[in-house]
Amino acid sequence: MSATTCQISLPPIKRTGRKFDQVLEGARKVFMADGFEGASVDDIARQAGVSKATLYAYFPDKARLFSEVARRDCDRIADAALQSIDMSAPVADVLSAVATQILTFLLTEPAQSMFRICISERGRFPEIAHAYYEAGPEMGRKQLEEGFRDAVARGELRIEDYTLAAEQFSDLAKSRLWLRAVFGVQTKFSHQEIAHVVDEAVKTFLARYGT
Amino acid sequence: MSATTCQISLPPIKRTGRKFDQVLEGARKVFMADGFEGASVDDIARQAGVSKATLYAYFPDKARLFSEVARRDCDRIADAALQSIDMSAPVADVLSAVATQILTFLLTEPAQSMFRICISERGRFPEIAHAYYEAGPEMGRKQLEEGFRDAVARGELRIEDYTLAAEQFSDLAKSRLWLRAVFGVQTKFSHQEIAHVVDEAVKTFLARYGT
DNA sequence: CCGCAACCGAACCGAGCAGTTTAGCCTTTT
DNA sequence: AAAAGGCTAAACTGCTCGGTTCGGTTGCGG
Repeated sequence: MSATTCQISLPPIKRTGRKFDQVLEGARKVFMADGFEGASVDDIARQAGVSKATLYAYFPDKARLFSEVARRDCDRIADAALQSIDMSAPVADVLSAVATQILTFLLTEPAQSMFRICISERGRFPEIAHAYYEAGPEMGRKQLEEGFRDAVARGELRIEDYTLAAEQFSDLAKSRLWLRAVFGVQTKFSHQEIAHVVDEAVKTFLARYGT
Repeated sequence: MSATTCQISLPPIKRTGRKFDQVLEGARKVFMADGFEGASVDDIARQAGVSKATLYAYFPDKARLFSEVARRDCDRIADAALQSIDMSAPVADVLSAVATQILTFLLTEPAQSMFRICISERGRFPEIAHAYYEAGPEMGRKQLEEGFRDAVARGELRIEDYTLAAEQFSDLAKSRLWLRAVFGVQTKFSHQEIAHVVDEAVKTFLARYGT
């Protein structure tokens, strides 16, 4: 099922022919690695194993190709985030699992690339940053809130401002490591590091919102 | 006093002549607005009110000019962050003040621009992202830690992992608003919003680390 | 076997841009 | 007054890159 969150651009007019997916996949690789300006159409064609003429048979211009790639990635993220959280297990355990999932994903190369692209290309393509924000952080926040409501209903948490609580939780989960990844200060993250950050995040969160 | 943290590049060889600062200032504006690739040297010269020949009399090439601009900005930030925190007032008040200061600064246009530049140009100039991280987040973290140690010594806080506590504090302070600013989802922030986030950040932090 | 459509690759066009050069202007120094 | 040095405007070089065109090839359906 495809999330309906991503309204970036109209479809690229023509998708008949075998090489369509090749083009998109090649473009994705090159765009993620080099950004919009940095990626040359010749590079993309080469990477996709396709001639430039073929590429331009599918997409009217570089910008539309880029938008399509970004749109697909946003949808992919939205779909991935769509399985909701069940708060049936002990709260601390669930929170740990969720925090680990969030942090691990955010440290992933694709997630980092997508973030860089959004920031770098915000001037040229504001819709992409917006769509990514909706599909990623905002979607995640909503799910967290929902889980929190269940837990509060069961008397396991005590929350007034659900939205901010959710944001605080994911910010705590990202603590230290995400910023270091984004700045390129650190690129490898051990399980110990991740586990430690997650553990402390849950402790702090529960100190405030636990019962 | 100039902070010694920023080791990006050697000085630009020649700074005789009146127009030197003009060039740097013009370059700063254009680079911050358009990024490295996006900024054309002609634009910079025009913005600086200077001929291209003059510009190239000072700087050997565009990259060196860019590095110099970034270096200065990093130094500026490092200097600004240099006044330390006195934890003499009631902890909650001090934390509120510090959080407000951090958040307000991070939502500032220059801070946002500098962040965008670091991320966008990480591929070409990794040293800049690194220097900014050192001058900004890392510097701030150290100061926070120091303040925390005082407070712990006076029995007003209870902390095991100072580093992570500091990171958690600044992450809590950024909650929600910073991410929205970075993605361009929101550009104006009311005092109420800021105050609310700060307030909740301090509450959560003290729930965990307060005595 | 014919025809058609997708595809190739390589040449090509035009625009934009980093960096250079030239010819000359203005102000300060000697 | 002449020399020298900082500056300017504008033309120019060389390159990259987005996008187009074209002649030729592959492969598939009838």
